[in-house]
Amino acid sequence: MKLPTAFYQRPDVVRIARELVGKYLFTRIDGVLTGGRIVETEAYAHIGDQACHSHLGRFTNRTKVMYEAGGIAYCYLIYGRYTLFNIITNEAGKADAVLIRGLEPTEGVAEMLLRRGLPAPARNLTAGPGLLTQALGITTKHYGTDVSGDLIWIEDHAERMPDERLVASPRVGIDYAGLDAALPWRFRLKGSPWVSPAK
DNA sequence: TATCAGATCGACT
DNA sequence: GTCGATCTGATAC
Repeated sequence: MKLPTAFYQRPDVVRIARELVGKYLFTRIDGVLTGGRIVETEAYAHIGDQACHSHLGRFTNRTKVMYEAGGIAYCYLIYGRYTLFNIITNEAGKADAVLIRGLEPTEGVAEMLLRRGLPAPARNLTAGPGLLTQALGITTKHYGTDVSGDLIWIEDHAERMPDERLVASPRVGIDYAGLDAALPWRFRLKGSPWVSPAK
C-alpha cells in the first residue's frame, strides 16, 4: 500500500529514515512506471545537525520547501550536475529530511537503462543518490512534489526487515559538519549490491 | 562582488 | 587513486 502523508509528518526523522529502507519508491514520469526497493537512506535534522541544509533556520530559495509540512520532495542540484532526492518530514516549520541514496531496481528497468544511457543492468544503474534520480526521471522540476501522489510515491510491501539486516553508519560527504558528521544516521540494507559506492 | 567548498559520478592513470 | 564538470549558498572583502 502507498504510504500516507501522515507517515512523513511524524517527528522522528531518524526513525523514518530507518523505516524507509525496504520500502518501494515509484515514479510515473512521462507516463512510465519506474521504481524499486529503497536500500539506503540518510536522515537530516533541522535541530542540532550542521549537515542539514535547514540547520539554524537557513531559509533560501533552495531550502524553502523544507519548511513545509512533511511528505513532499526536496530535489536539488549538487556539484552542478546531479539531482539529489530527499523527502521532507515532520510538521511545517520543522525542516527535517531523508535523503534516498540507494535503490534496487524492480520496475521499469528498460526505461531506467534508457534514461541512464546504459546497455544492460549494472550496479551503477541506481547505486548512488545522483544516479537513482536519473534512472527514475526525477529532476529539479519535481521540487516540492507530493510524495504520496500519482507522480512520485512510496509503497509498503510489508516485507519483514529485521534489525540485523539494517546497518547504521556515519553519513557521507559531510565532513564539514564537524562532530555531527559522526552521527550514525545512514541506513543501509546489509549485503545489498545496490547501496551507493561512496565509502 | 568574489571566492570557495560541497549530501557526486565517471573518465582516466 | 586522482581529477574535472559546473551550480548554489555561505563567507569574506
